[in-house]
Amino acid sequence: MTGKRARREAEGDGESSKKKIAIPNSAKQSLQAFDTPHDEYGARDYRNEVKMKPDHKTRPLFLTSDGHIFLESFSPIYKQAHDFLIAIAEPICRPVNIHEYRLTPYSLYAAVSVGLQTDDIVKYLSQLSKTTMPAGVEDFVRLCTSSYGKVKLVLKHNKYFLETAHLDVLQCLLKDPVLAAARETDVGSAVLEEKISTKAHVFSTNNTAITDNPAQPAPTPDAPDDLQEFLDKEDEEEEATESKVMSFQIKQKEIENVQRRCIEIDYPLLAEYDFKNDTVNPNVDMTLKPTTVLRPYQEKSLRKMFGNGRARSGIIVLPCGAGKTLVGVTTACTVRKKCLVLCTSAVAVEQWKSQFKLWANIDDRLIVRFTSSTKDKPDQNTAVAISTYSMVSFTSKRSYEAEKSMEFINGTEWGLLLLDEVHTIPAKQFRRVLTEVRAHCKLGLTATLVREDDKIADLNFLIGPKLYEANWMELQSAGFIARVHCSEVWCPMSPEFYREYLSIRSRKRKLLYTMNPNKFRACEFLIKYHEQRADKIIVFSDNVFALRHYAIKLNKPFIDGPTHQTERMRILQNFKFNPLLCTVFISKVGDNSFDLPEANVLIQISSHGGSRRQEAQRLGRILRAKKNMMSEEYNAFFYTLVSQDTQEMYYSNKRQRFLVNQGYSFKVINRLEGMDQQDLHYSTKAEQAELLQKVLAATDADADTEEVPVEGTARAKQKFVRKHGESSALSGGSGLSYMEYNKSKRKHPLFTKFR
DNA sequence: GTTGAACCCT
DNA sequence: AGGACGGGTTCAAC
Repeated sequence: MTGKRARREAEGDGESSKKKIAIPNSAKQSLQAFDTPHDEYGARDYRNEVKMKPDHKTRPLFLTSDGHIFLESFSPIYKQAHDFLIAIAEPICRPVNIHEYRLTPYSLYAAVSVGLQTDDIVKYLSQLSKTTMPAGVEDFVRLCTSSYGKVKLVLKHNKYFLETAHLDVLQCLLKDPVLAAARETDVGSAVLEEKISTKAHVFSTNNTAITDNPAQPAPTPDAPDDLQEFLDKEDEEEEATESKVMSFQIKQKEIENVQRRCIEIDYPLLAEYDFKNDTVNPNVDMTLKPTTVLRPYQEKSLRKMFGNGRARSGIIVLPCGAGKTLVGVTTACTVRKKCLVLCTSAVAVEQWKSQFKLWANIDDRLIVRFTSSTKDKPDQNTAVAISTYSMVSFTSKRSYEAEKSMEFINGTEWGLLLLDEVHTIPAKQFRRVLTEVRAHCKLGLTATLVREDDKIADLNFLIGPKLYEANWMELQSAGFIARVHCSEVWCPMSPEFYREYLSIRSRKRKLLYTMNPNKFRACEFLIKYHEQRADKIIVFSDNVFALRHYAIKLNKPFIDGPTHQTERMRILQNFKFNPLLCTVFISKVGDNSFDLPEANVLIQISSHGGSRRQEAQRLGRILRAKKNMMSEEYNAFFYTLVSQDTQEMYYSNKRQRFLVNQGYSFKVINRLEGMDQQDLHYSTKAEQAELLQKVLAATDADADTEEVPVEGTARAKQKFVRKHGESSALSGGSGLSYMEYNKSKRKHPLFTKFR
């Protein structure tokens, strides 16, 4: 069932990306030409398309003529087959037994970028397949890959050039109207020719960080000969060649258009940085500490990036808590050129700095930070600059200091641009940083390569192909991330709340299903249950009204947007070290803005619509390695509380799709055992009625916005009224306003220790 | 277009 | 000097 859901999803994604990019027409035909009849249920019958090989049992793949690939995860050569597939195809759904992948122009682009050759892809696919090659697949691979890798984007003396060794390709590029328009026509920008020699590199670093250890298990004895060839293959070195390259300069402003256009005309740009031979930009003094050890999957992802001795631009996808930052730091220490790190928040900036100091030998003074509050002074020796997307893409008037910082960032020729949470780059303002900042190569890091809009495919030309994507379930069974039990707790709406829910239109409904007293009780019960087990619990609520109400009623601290930095730190420190404080409530701020201390239980009471990214990000909060990692037992718990028969059910389903595709399963809990025996809030009709009134009062205040005469914009009016409505509603009920709660907290026994 | 919330500036 | 506050702007969901 989950598979079907996942499939629908994947096909949807595929379609939207098809619209965005031009698939080679001929390739499109080759996949569609084979129009197999479907049965009456719409299922497709592949039986007549291909023949099973006699020794199919030893081969792990099914290929279909529409580019889908199914991999048996119990195959003895699963591991090698998986490594191969992850390089050439897009993982779509990876539940327990059969994993589904799909060949797309992008995935093949990525395959070529990491050094795979067309013939090898075809050969290995055919060897691994249980059946003869379906028609179309080979053509598709050939058509998609033949032209790839022929054009490079290079940065020379802080200017961008398109470079190719093929005269026909050059002519094709120059003839293209978009590229012609993007060409720099100033003096000295004629087509340049020069001789270069491409030397083979066996990749190695000056310390232990990344070494090529294929570590292939012993071949399976009964594997057919041709399969043996696949198993024996080593990462092949590129042969030394000497060739003539031609290049022409393009305008900085047009860089995004150029990259997009090149993908459209099937010459995706290869952005590789030959940092070892770059003598123009001096090396900077930073190396990994000898004590820094990478996990196997981190090494694997780095080998994709540095496989041919150069740094390739692209994206590495690792689950939260799996050590993305270390991958970034290692990259910087391998390239050893000036490095710019961009992240989403000021807190992340601090984290990156401390991680650089943790993993690498680097002088403190070589790292500078640019945020609204901290602006370190850069100088000639600056090796690493860390800033936020909003800082760099800020459009309004900048402060003097910020102006200076930006001059530095835009004027520097960066060796490496590290993009944390790279899925945010397609946003209109954020992507602008790519046309302003000049870097030899770009590495994007993220845990969740999804967006609810259709802009995720843009990353292919904005940054580069996806170089590596980890399998969450594999990391889980290897003990690198926690084993999470995911459940969806269905809370029936109380009749009174449901009546209002049905009668009220629009967004007021959201508050009703979030404030559903049965949901509150479920939440309270779960908190009590896990506190008894001495678990650490984080409760997420996007709705700030609900957040505050739940937290105050249950006498727990909460953090939301207006909570000030010092206050946040104090609460989090308490949560981390004070055994008496086991539960915190956190709003959307927790999604990006800080590294939450270790927790192993997560309860969601309201969330941001159907955001798959948010769901995954939140799950990530409890993935960080903890005790009992190697045990088969669950050591982390993820609950989503859903009010039954409301919109929430739909959203919840939608949100889970990303995680389901990663192999997670969600257990539906209809009834929490032992909840009736507990002494919980809102057990009486009277209390529930009071709560309902409070909710209605709050929404009324929202609804009455227009009637309140306030100077300024409509926006300002709403803001004012909303605050007023909330605080009065809160103080009316619990006797505590937000401010009063803060004050009283000083006397609270939980808060005495770490003040 | 709308909404809630976060970040940068003063 | 540094934090508090409001204004302006942006983002990500619908």
